Amino acid sequence: MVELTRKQREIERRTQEILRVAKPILVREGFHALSMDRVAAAMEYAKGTIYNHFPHKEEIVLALAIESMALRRKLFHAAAALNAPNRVRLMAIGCACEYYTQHCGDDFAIEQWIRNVNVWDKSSTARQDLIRRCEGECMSIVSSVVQAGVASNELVLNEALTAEEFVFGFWAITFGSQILTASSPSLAAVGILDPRRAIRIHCCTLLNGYRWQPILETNEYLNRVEELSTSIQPEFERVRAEHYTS
Amino acid sequence: MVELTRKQREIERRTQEILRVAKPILVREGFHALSMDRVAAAMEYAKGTIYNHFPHKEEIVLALAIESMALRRKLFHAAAALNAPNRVRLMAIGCACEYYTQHCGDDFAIEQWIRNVNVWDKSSTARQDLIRRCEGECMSIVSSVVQAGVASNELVLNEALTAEEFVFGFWAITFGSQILTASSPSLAAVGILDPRRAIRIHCCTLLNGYRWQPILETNEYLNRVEELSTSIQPEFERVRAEHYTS
DNA sequence: TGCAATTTTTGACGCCGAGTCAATAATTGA
DNA sequence: TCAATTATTGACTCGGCGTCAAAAATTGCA
Repeated sequence: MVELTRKQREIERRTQEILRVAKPILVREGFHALSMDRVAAAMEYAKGTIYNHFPHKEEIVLALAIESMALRRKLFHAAAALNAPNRVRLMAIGCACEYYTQHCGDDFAIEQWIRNVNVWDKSSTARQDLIRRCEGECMSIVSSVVQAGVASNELVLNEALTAEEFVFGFWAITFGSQILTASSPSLAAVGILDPRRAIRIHCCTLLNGYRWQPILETNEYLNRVEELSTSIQPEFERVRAEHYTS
Repeated sequence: MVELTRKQREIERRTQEILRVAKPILVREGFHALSMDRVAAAMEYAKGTIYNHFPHKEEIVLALAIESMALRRKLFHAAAALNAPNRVRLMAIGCACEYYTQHCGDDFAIEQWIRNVNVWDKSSTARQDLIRRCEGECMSIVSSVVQAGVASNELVLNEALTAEEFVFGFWAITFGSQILTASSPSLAAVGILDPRRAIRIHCCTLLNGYRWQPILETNEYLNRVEELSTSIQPEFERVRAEHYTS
């Protein structure tokens, strides 16, 4: 298993090459523009050869999404590793989300494609499982921060909510705002000029609502997040650079 | 303008017929399954005739979305019309969202298609404007409830947030959770068995966090929402039935 | 090295759907 | 009644998906 023949390594290299070629097409021109013919032409191989690597383009999309989600997981991991109070670590994960959508926009866009039923249903269970695993790992990074908060009595989670359900709220509000920001036809027209700031305020209020210590007043929180975001960014850059050179 | 010739009425009727035929195909089999040939065959017309009504299938999707969003707007309107404290009216709008996703699932699914860049960019500005308008109207229904809350001193919105930005938080968390519930591969696996309940709790905590009076304790809130949801459902049913018979 | 067996690559092919458009049919109105 | 206008038709081109038999390359064995 560890030892691969020269041929196998070559095939593996070419699989990566296919993904490298497919990614910008998918991201910049959409799913319909990503055709096997086009990938084949760009790589100067026959179409049949591409089909030897992936049974259809949906599988390429899943393969790309797996890479993208791995990057997200690494960013979450880096954020959670911060040596800081648990509430600040959760804020850092929020910063990771913001960083991911803003600076890894291609990956964020790719992640959304797997929510398309046609793409999902057509894909192999092997890759579906990898996706589920990766999503589960992201969740467990965040929920372990919440559990640490509970363990240290900064946060009291009564019987109403598990740590995962607690995380789900932040997941929903962050994810929802990012999708709406990216795709809502009328956000600006309707007076929401700085959605990121609005969501930061909502997250702060929600954390305060759960009385996660230390309670922070809105402006104080905004300043702290801004500082945190700036200070942790180099680490995110490092993680991202390392991810892309592997 | 008001007087239509027999011919014009006939054409209008057929446009509706196309939408009626296209809707279940789009919802149940996806965008790729919705082909002009198939719609034409189902209606026993030639393909060219369908193209006289819609320049491409993306435009059909937008036309469907406009109808779906009109239904949403009517539900929001009905919820906001409730004779109750403002915070309860906001909860009723939340119930309308839940009702819409659960009982008008086809319409909810259709709304999501317009977030696809390819669909959106290909469509006519006329229909894009209608969509934007409808989204704006939904927003203004909700934000006027918030403004009523502010006006009656139940809610204090400091300079940090406009009513629209306040609404955006609830929009994001509701929308985000509904999309995640519908499309996340691992929600159940990760321990989120009742996402709706979790989001209700989060919304309650967020409202409490903003100190919108009357403050409600979680279980009290859950009971109230449940009652409210049950009591307002007949009204929603009425609105929905009336929408579908026009 | 030579050669047969195996694996990989190739691209032509069949099929399907988008969108066009010239020919045909239906309608209008004078 | 009939010429002008408008609507309908479906054959056609184009391009993408996925297949598969033939060709090429590689492997392993004598």
